[in-house]
Order: sequence, then C-alpha cells, then structure tokens
Amino acid sequence: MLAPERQKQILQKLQSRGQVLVQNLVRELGVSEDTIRRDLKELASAGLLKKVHGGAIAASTVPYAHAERRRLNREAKAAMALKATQFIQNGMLIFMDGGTTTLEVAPHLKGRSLENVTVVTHSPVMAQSLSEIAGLEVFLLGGKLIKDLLIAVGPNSLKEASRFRPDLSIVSAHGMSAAAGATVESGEDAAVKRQFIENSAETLVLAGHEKIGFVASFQIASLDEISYLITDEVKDLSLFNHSNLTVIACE
Amino acid sequence: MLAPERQKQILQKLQSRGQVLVQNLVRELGVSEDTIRRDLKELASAGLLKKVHGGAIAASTVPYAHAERRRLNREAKAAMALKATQFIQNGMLIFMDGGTTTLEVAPHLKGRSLENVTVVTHSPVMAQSLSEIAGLEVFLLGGKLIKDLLIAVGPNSLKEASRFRPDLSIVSAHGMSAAAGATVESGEDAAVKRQFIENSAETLVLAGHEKIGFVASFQIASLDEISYLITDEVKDLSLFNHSNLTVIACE
DNA sequence: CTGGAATTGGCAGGTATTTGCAGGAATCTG
DNA sequence: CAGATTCCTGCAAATACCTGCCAATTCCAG
Repeated sequence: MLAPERQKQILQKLQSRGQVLVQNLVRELGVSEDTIRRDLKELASAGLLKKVHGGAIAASTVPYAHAERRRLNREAKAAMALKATQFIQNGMLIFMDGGTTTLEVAPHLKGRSLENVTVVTHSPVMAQSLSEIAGLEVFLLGGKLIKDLLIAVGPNSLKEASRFRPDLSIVSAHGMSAAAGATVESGEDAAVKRQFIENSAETLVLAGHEKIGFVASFQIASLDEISYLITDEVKDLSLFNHSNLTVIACE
Repeated sequence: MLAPERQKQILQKLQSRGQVLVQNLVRELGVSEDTIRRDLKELASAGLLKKVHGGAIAASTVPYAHAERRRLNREAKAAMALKATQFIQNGMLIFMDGGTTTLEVAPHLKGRSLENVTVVTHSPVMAQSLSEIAGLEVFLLGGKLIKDLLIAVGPNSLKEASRFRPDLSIVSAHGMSAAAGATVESGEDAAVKRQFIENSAETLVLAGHEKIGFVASFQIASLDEISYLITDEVKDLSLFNHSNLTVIACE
C-alpha cells in the first residue's frame, strides 16, 4: 500500500470516529507500529490531526468548546447521521445546519457517488467538511458569526435563505416534543432554520434520546412540519403517535 | 507501443483504480521501469496525476489539497502574518481573505487584547480561526463555495461586500509586480477582493518572495491601491521604488 | 536512397526513501 | 511508585528513484 493511501485512510477513520488508536491502525492497515507512528507524526506536522498518547484525535481549527460538544456521544451522533444520509439522493437541493449531529453527515458521504447534489448551509464548519465530497456543490450563507455555535446569522442570512426551495432540510434540534415540536436555544439560529424548513418539501430532524421530551426556547418546526425524526434509542416514542411523523431509531 | 497510447492507458488505469503502482504498470504494459517513470514524470508535470513513492495517484483525488498548500513554507507565512498583525488596531473594520498566508494571522491574534474589532471574510476557514479570538467580531460572506480555495464567491458575495468600508484589507496575492500590481489565479476570488480593496482606506498585501515579479491572471489591486507589501525575503525590491508603497521584509 | 539528427526505450550505477526492528526513554495507570 | 504500555532514536535491509549513457527507431533533408 502506498503511503498517501495509508494516510488518507487514517484521516478517513479519524474523521468518522473522531479518534484513532495506534494499535487499531496497526491491525486494520496491516503495517508495523512504527510506520503508523511515522504517518501520524507526518500528518500531525501537516496540522491534519493531533497526536495523543496511544493514538490521535482530529485536529480542530474550531474552538475548544465546540470540539468538546462534538465529541460528546459521537458514536450515537454518527449512527443517526448515517441514517440521514439515506435520504440524500442525486439531484437534490438540501439544507443542513451546523449542529454537532448534522456535522457527522459529511464523513458518511465520502464513499457515495453523488451527482448534482447541492447543499446550502449557514455553518462554515459544515461547508468545509462538505468541500471534500465529490459531486456535491456547497452554498454557504453569510452573516454575523455566532462564536460558540459557529454559524452565520442575521438579516442577510434570512434574506438569502428565503430564496431557496430545498427538497430536504436536515437539522439538529436541542429539544423535541409533541407539543412544541423541534426547538433550539438560539433565536437567531432558529430564524434561519425556520426559513429553510418552511420552504422545504421535507424536513428531517436529528435528536438524540436525551432531547426527546425536552423543550428549548425557540421553535424551528411544529410537529406537522417534520417528515422524519431520527433518534438513537427507542425511548418513549408514543408521544408522536398521533402525528404523521415517521420516527426512525438507530440501535 | 507508442508513448501517447501508453500514457493514455496509464491514465485509464489510474482513473479506474484511483492509484497505480510502477511495478504493476511494468508488468501490464510490458515496458521497462524507466519508461514508466518517464511517463509518470511527464504526466505529473502536465498535472494529470500526482507521483508518490511507489506509483501515482489521480490528481483529482488528492485529498486535503488545501491543507497541503497551507503547510508549504508555513514558517515564512507565519512570519509575514505576524508583521501584518501590527496593523490591526482596536476599533477597526478589517477585510481578510482566505489565502494560506492570511490564514496564519489568526493564531497571532490570540494573545492580543482586542476590542471592538470586526473582521469580514469570504473564507469559512478564516471565520473559524477568528472565532477563537476574544474581542473580535466576525462577519462571514456567503456564496458558492470554491472547493480548492475554500472561499465563498458569487453575485451575493459581491453585493454584500460592496456595503463594507474597511479601514484595512489584508490579502494574499499569487503574483506581485510593478506593472500588474497584485494578481491572483481565480477570477471569482479576484472580484470579491477587488470589491473590498476599492472601498478600503488601506490595503496590505502578503506575498512571499517567490510571488514577487510573478503575474497571475486577475488583478486585485494596482500598485497605487496598495499601502503595504509584506514579503519574506529581501529580493530585488527596487521594482517598487517609484511607488508610494511601503515594503516590509521579514528576516 | 542515404546519412545524420532527434526521439525513444533500456541499462548501469549511485542516491534517496521507506520500512521494520531493537533498545532505551518517557508516559500513563492503579 | 511500580508495572505496563507507549514512544522515540539509531540502524540495516529492501525498495524505489534519478542521472548519465548507449542502442534502436523514426524522421527529414539532401
């Protein structure tokens, strides 16, 4: 195996798992420990990852707090994100937000052969992740950057957003309940999401089990505006029995 | 077998497999190793593939091209960026582009105690880096994402850009000459930069010594529109003697 | 048709890169 | 603080790479 190929695989594993262990890589790639170490050192000096004792973690240009949130329950988020990718089809225009769950979608698209898919987002982090996917065009919304959410908001964002008619919106919610629908903590973020959801043919909400039943401050969609809910554990989902919402739980 | 035919086959194999090994090609095409190497070298210099130790990989699938460019001459870029930070003062509105040299500015701002500084950029990467700086507000321009430059461009960007009146623009150039001024390779990128520079009180151009004397395809600023040029080595700077441009060289 | 220049492919050698191994140093964990 | 793991350094073998040279072929002018 060629060195760049090997390093590419390391980065890919890193991106989808959030971290890699030297020992795992030795087993998975079938080379000596030293070779892995050398690769990691090289990649680290290129700023593509950060070495830690025992392996490496993704190098984040993003602030600590954001990276930390992203690490939380990463496997569950990745599983939900993987389900979400099944809804992405060629030719679609899709809105994706910058939630830490939605951000896990991009790595799962790497293998897919996409054509003529456009994603519009207000998250620079999402835009950057998506830039590595072939066959996918990215449209970034501008605006004032909210530092801890890393999304662009403001009147400009809203106005730009209103021009899109997405086939699908994929959003992370902070709260999901029968009465309040999908809710988030930031009003500015909510405004942008709402704008997209209103104009979307279908809307897919990602919310881990801990979000179910919780209500945050700002509604982004009422229950009947949501087509699909992807969550990670089958909790008490009877809440949503009376809606025409399709609930998908990853095991 | 004729050379063009052979090279065509190499490219075909490369396309279908993503990578080729010198040894495989020797066997499959029945020519000597040297011939294969010569072909690869030729194809590589034509930009049709990228040579790596042991073979070659498709040019289009070179991952993390942006990260690689960013890594190149990183110390020199950081030194130039450090100089540039001296021009950043409290209360300013500043435009920064997404050039790999400009990107080194953000880390140097970490220690500074800034107040009421706003940076507007069309680079999501820059926006992320800047989000970590306290006392600094970030405004991100939206638009279609150019994947290998990681910047947002398009009519929206231009229109938004025209509303700003920055105190300072900090831009990286691909070429810098007395006759053509500062130039870059992408027309879309140039349009955004030009919009800002025209409305800026002052403009600071970052260009390593290898860029001096070189002329790229699109002008972003004529010599008299540029206030400061920061470069890394004292090359032949007499070129700029007759302008009122201040040249700053880092040792 | 012919001789010479230009191009192409193959060979030899020396150099550089990559990889794995062994050992000792550093780091983590209980 | 002690055992275990992980990490780094130097070294050697294998492989890959490059340079200069030569033979074969092609091309072209005379």
